[in-house]
Amino acid sequence: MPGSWKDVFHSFNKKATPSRYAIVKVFEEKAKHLSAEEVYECLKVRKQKIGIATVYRNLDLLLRMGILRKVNFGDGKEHYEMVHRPTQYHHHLICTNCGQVIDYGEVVQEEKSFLKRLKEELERKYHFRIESHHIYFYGLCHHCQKE
Amino acid sequence: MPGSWKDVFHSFNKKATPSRYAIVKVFEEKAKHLSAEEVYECLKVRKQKIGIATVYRNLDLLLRMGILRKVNFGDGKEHYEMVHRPTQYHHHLICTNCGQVIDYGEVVQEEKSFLKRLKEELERKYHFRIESHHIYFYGLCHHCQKE
DNA sequence: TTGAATGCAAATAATTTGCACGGAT
DNA sequence: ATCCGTGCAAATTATTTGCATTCAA
Repeated sequence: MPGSWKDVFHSFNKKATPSRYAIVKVFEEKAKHLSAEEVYECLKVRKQKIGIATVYRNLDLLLRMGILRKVNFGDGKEHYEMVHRPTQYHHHLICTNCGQVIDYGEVVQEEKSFLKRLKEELERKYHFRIESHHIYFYGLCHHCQKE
Repeated sequence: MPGSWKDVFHSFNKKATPSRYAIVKVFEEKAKHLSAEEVYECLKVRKQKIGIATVYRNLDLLLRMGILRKVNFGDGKEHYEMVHRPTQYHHHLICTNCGQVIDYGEVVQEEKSFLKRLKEELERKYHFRIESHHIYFYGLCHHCQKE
């Protein structure tokens, strides 16, 4: 396992195991949101010996470590994706008909400044310390509009 | 049942049943997001004879009718809430420690115009027809910050 | 009257847990 | 050597489905 991930796990007083490394590698390589089952299937294809329970336990660990975040598309299962640096954040566009999900980056200039202001306003008003946010847009994808 | 709801169901070619009316009444009165189980428990307290399957079936119906929307707080169950007119929309602030959810309305002036622009940009770029959006903010509530 | 809606129980799907064993430190 | 992490199977939780019965139109 590359030293960097090893160090990350150790910095959280967690052991750097093959299972854990295999999971983060899947997310690094696929670079998209995956359900627990999808991670599990992907690892099976790669001949990585792992149980589904270990996948769930480590997804939860990676969540608590701040390496993954949960996203939910309303399809009955949780999905997970890597947390990117603030400059690389993205949100989701979900087709309510076919379930397709599109990741989009920053498309409008003032997005960051607007969200910063909204965040600060919410923190003051509700005495929260806000750590992240997520925007979901729902509608019909190109294909489903024609039906 | 008040004529208005009766008409709404009929306009969708659906029967106006006591179960359906009881469910919308719960959402009207509680005015907040509820899980299927919470709706069911609430109706039991009110002596409304109903099965949990009927609750799920009608939540789904009300979703398709555009009366309810699904919201997800990452706690393993779906929650539902009434869709309000665009001028009354609100989003959610979720405490990642205790799970508390705060509904917030429009707190920053340019919120609507910003989101309108973002929506239009996304529609053009991805050929979507966007119908709604939802913003979630995550962090620590006042109480959990002190721990 | 008649098909849509319901209640109940059983089925399914997603996720979690208990426990004995194996492996990272 | 020591526990943390793991696999497996069983348990739990959320949601869906099949079917006989009920009831709104």
